[in-house]
Amino acid sequence: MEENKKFRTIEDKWIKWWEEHSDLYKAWNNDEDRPAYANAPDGQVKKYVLVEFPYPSGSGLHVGHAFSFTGGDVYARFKRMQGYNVMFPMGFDEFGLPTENYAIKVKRKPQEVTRENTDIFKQQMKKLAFSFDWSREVHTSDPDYYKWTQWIFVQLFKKGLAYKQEMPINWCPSCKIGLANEEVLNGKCERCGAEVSRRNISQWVVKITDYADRLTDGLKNTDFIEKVKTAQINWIGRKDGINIDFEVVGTNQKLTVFTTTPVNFGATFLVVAPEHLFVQQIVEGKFGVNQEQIDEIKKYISEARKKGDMERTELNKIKTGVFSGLYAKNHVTGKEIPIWVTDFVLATVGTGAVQGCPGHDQRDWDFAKKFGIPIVRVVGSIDGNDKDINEEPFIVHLGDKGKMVNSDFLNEMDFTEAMRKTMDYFEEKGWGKRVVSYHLRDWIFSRQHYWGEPIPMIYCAKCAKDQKFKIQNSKFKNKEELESKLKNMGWIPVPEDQLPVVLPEVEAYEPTDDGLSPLSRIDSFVNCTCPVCGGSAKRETDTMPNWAGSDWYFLRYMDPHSATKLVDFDLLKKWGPVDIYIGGDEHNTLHLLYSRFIYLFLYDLGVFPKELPEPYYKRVSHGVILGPDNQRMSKSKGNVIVPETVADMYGVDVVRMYLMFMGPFEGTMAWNEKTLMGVKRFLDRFEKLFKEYFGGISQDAELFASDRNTLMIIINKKIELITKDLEEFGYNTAIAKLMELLNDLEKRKIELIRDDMEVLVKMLAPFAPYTAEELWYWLHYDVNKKSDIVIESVHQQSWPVADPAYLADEKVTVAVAINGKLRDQLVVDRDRSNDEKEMVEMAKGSEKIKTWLAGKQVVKEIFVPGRMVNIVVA
RNA sequence: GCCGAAAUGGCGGAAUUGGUAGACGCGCACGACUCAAAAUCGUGUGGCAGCAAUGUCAUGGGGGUUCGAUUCCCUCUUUCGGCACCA
Repeated sequence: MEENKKFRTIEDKWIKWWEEHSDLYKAWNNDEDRPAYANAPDGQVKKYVLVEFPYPSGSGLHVGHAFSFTGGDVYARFKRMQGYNVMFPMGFDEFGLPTENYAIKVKRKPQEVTRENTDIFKQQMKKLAFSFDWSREVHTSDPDYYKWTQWIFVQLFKKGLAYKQEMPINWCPSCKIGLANEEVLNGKCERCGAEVSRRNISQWVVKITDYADRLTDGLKNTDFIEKVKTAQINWIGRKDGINIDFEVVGTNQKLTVFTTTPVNFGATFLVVAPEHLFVQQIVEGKFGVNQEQIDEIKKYISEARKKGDMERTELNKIKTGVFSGLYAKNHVTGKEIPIWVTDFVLATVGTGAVQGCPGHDQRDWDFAKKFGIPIVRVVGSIDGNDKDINEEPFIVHLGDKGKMVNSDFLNEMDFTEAMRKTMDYFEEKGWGKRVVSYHLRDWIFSRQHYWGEPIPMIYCAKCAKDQKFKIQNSKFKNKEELESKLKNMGWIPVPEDQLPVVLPEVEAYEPTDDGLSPLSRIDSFVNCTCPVCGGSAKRETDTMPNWAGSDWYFLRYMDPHSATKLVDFDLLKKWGPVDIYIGGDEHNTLHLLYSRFIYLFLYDLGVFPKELPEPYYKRVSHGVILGPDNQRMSKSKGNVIVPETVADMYGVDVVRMYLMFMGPFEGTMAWNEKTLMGVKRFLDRFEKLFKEYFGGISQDAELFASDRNTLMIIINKKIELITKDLEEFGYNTAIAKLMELLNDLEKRKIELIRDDMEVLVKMLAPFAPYTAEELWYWLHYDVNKKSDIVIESVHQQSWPVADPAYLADEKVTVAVAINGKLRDQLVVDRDRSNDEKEMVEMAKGSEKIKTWLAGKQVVKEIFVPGRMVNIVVA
């Protein structure tokens, strides 16, 4: 133990001193009080710095947390010193599977392990000197918090954005839980890796698709980096296309297909997903397809159903299918084209049916080849130099260049233009209708698990009957409205004054493989009275997904204790939007999208100020820290670095500073103990300079008045650069410059005066708060007054501002190049370096340059003021 | 396959409205201190040639624009991340 402590000197001493003497320390580490310097006085410009809150796992704070939190902390401290009114809050994302699974593993209640883990996290965070404002702490599993998570759901229901639907869901047989599409990776469960199967369960679904366009357009109001915006846009995946109705020959039936590229002169077949209603009807014998054919279709359907998602995607190159026995009429060619059933068409995309244009789509081409369906070219390349369409398809996407052929009135037309024309034509003829389709699906909001927010809904059978009667006697604008009313029949939201619906504490909460939520076994929870008719009713027993609580936590930080509002309007105006949101790449798509959706929805309700259309202004994604072996850290690989352990060994400041120094904040970097030692050396040298300063090196500024100017230039330039780096999260370069400054000042240590030392400490403070505080104390401690004085913290000081008078050098180096290659350098006064004539002349006069010019013809002279002269010779 | 990011010394990485490539740190070598080691301090450190001055090559490969390209354009290769039979 002692051995491990050998590197710690300053911190132990300082923490001890601080504990004993400083009110500030007590304030900083006491939950009851707001940190003494957490917020600047009102009236200052606000800065809301947010880091993604962790779910409190059993293994404590890991390096990834330490990394992103330090990044946020450095920024928050920097901004505070600059005089901003900074809000830098922290909370815990407690509901969800990881915690539940952990609790099951250790055979204890999730409530208990959550509380314990949270305490550990908090203690570790304090140790690492993260200056969170603990007065704003939130916990998603706290009823006072999830009351509002439930309230949001009730609003969604009231606005018709939540509906109950029986739908096939991804079912993980190992976790015994329904998964959202987003939680399925390559057909496997995101958490446990087991193969996902399908199940039909009645679930709450949230209509996020209604907001698809708003979610896309709203990105304009943000300063997210391109990568994040693109990820969101791709996920939403807006596609403008057309639904075309095909007449099924010999029936009254129409089959509707969706396409973005109606190359209909080349459509030689139609394909339908096996799950399609049309296929169901064929099998039921509606269209008079002969029994033999029906049997084959049945066989195909059952085979397709047996395949897991995994298999269906893995074998994605091999096309399978079965002829339906029916034909459709191609509007433009008049030909009868066969309708096939195949599982490469997804029931959930578009209309679940597609027209096959084998000449210009790889899948259609593969399919046509395999089943001997004709392939027709309708688009050719501009130069007309095309291969046989039976040898390879000519794949085109909207926007591509191409020329229409074999297409009657479209011939010779540009491909993209022709597609637009075709849509017009089809609409005119009444054959189709333009529609928008999205990659984004509605959000399955039900989880059949215990550890989550209960969905605050009640089912009343009696009310359902009444509603049915009403619905049957009402008129609706459209079919959809009627359908959604029917779906939600009998479902009544828990009245707002009865929220929250508290999650009961129980002994047995393990999920079961009957697919029902564990809550359904608790009679006292399930049975209730109907808020409308007062009769006996039953509660919804599903809980919400783990996203639900984390979608809006940043709003609660602004008003964490309000019992009457989710967040106060004025406080929202004061703090919103989040200025900087630091988080992992893995949350750039889903968390950000869901969170923005909830915000936009509440915005539309009028809960939020008009001038705040988006919740997050800027997103910064932090990088990933790999183990020393360059692999992702994992217990099984044994390469896990525990920040707290390293901090015990080398000191908190060393860990913080090393994390920020190891590479760019957004990058992927491997842990390297050697580099960490370099940072430690830096902090030691920093301290040593102060010791020498106090240890009798001359402090008489008058003596060195002549050198003062040079020193000021050195210092002020660094202030300028370091400030700029911090502004842009360029922490690694900011620290590099701090190191440069120290190197420079070490050489000039006899010239240093107290002001210089103060500047130095202030710039160190955001990175190494303990060391900086100690050195600041050295600078201000008055021996005569002993230790009972309370010194203002370095963290309350104002950030140094560069004096422009010192930012420009008196002498500059002008590079001289011949044909762009550096050959000489001239050191001249700054003023003269801008004089083209003089500089060119001086360059030509240089001995070195003369030898390069000898016997050559000067063709051109290029002059960049203050920087370089380039002489072009032939 | 599609979308996105990237490729710079022995290593992590600097530098881009196009203007002295390799900051800072690690490692390494030599030296000082020491009986010795560690720690610390000093000096050097992209490759090649040279005692040196200096020259020359060099930012994944190839091509282009330019007086000048790590930076811009085209193309290829590789790596990482995300999505994927999305019509």
